[in-house]
Amino acid sequence: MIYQIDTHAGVPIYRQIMDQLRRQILTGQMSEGEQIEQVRKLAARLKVNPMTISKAYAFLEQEGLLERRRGVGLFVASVATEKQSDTKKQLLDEAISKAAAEAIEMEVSEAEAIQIFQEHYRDLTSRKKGAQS
Amino acid sequence: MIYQIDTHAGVPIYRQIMDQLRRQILTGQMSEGEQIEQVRKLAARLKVNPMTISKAYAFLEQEGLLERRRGVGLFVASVATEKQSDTKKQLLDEAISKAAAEAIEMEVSEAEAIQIFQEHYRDLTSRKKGAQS
Amino acid sequence: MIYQIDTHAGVPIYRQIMDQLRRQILTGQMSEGEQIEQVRKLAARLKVNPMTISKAYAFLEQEGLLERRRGVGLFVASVATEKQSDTKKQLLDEAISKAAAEAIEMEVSEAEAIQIFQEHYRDLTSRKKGAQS
Amino acid sequence: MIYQIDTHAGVPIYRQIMDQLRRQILTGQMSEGEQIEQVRKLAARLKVNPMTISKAYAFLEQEGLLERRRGVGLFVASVATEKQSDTKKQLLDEAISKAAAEAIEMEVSEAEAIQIFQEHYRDLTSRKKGAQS
DNA sequence: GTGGTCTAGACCACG
DNA sequence: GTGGTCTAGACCACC
Repeated sequence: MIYQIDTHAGVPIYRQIMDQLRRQILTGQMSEGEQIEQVRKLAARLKVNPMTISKAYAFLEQEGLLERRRGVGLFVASVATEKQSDTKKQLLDEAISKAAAEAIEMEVSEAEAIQIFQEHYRDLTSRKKGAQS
Repeated sequence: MIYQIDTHAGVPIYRQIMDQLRRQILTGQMSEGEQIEQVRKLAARLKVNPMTISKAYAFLEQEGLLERRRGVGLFVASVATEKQSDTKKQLLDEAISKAAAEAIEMEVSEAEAIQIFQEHYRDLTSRKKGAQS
Repeated sequence: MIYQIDTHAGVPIYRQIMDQLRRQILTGQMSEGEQIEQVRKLAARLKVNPMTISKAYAFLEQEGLLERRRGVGLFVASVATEKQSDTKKQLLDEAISKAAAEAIEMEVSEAEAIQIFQEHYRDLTSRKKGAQS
Repeated sequence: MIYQIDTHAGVPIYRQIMDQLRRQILTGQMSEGEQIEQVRKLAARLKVNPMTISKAYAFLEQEGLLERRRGVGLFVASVATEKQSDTKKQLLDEAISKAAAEAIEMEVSEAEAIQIFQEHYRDLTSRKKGAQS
C-alpha cells in the first residue's frame, strides 16, 4: 500500500496513516484477514519511528478494524467487512451533499453545477486512464 | 454573526472562527468596511479565551481580509470585495471536484453520480424554501 | 484519586491506570465535567513517564469517557454519565454470577454459598468501617 | 479435554491453556496419573504453535501439577490430588469474596446482594439440569 | 500553562 | 520472528 505522508501538514503522522489505512479497509481495497504491513518495515519505508506506526495500528485495533494475532502480526479484522458497503456509499454521499450545498449557497443553478461536475469527472477519469497506460 | 464552535472537534477554535468569518467575508455576506465584533465581546459570547479570538483576527488581517484601524477596531478590508467572485467559484469547484473524485474511486458512473447530485440539490432546495416560508 | 500501580504485574502501567480510572468514572465516583489529574502531575506522582499517562488518557478519550479541552486539560466526558448506572449493575452482576457458577461447579449448596458470602460481606464491611474511623 | 481458546483476548494462549488444564486437575476432573494430551496433537487440534503448548505444560510441571516421564509423556502428578480439596474451596472463596467486595463498593445491601446471588444460582442450576436432560 | 507528537534505544512477551 | 512497553528528552500547538 502507498502512503502519502506530509510531515509538515500539522496533522500528526500516525493520524495520516490511520486515515489512509482506514479508508483502504473500509472501501474494500484490503480484504478481510489480509495481513497488514509490519510495523518495523513500514517504519523503515516511511522513515519514521516504529512507535509512530504502532500507535496508528493500536488505535485502529481499538476501532475494531485491525486484529492482532500475537507473535504473528496484524490483520484486517473480520468485522471490518460489515462496515464496508455502508462506508463506501456514505463517503460519496457526504461529498456530493457538500457539493450540492455549496452550489445552492453560491446560487449556481442545478444545470450549471452538473456541468461543472461532468467536467471534473471526465477530467479525472482521463487522467486516471493516462496514469494507467 | 453566528458562530458554530465545536470544542471537541479536532480543529482548533481559532481556526474554526477564521474559517467561518473568512467565508462570510468572501461570499459577500459581510460588506466592505463593516466593523467586526470586538475581541472581548466575541470572546465573552463564545466563552473562549480572548487570545483565541485575537489570534483568528490577526491571521485574517495577515491574509488581507481585515483591516485594523488603531483605536477604533477591526473592519472588513476594502480589498476583500475583489476576491469575492473568485472565491465563490473556487469553493464550489473544490467541493465538486472532491465529489467527482469520490465517485470515481467508488466506481460510481457519471450518470449515477449526477443523479445522486440532483437528489441532494433538490432536497436541499426544497428544505431551504420550506425554512423561508 | 489513588492509583495502585504494580510495575511487575505483567499488565502494562497505562492499562492499570485506564482500568482504575474507567472504573472510577463509570461507577460515578467522578462527576461529569470534573477535571482529571494533569498528565505531568500524575506522572510525577506515580514516578512514571508522562507519555505513559498520556497514553492511558488518550485511549479513554477514544472510548468517549474523557474529553479534551484544548490548552486547558482533560475532563470527565458528559456522555460518561449515561453509561454509569448500567455499568454499576453490570459489574456487580458479573461478579455474583461468576461466584454462583463456581459454587455450582464445586457442588456447594445454595445455603452454604450464601453463608460464605455473608461472612465475606461482613468481614469486608467491618474492615472498611475500621479504616474510616 | 475441550479447550476454549480465544485468540483475540488479551490473555496469552499458553496461559489460557494453563488455566483451563490446571482447573481440570485441581477440581478432580482429571485423575492422578492420567496421561496428558501430547504437545503436537494438542497443537494441531487447537491450531496453535507447538511451542505454545509446550510452554503451558512446562509451567504446570514447574507448579508440580504435571510429571514428565521421559520417553513416555506427561502425566497428572500424584501430588496433585492433595491440593484438590483446598483448591476447590479457594477458587470458590475468591469468587465470592470478589462478589461481596463489588456489592459493598456499589452500596448494595447484604440482603439485596444475596437475593441477586440466589437468582443467579437458581437460574444456572435450572439451565444445567435442562442441558442434562 | 495545558496536552500532543516524535525520536532513539532498551527491554519484554508471545509464538 | 512478531508487536508492545517504557524511558528521557526535545519540540510543537493551543489557550
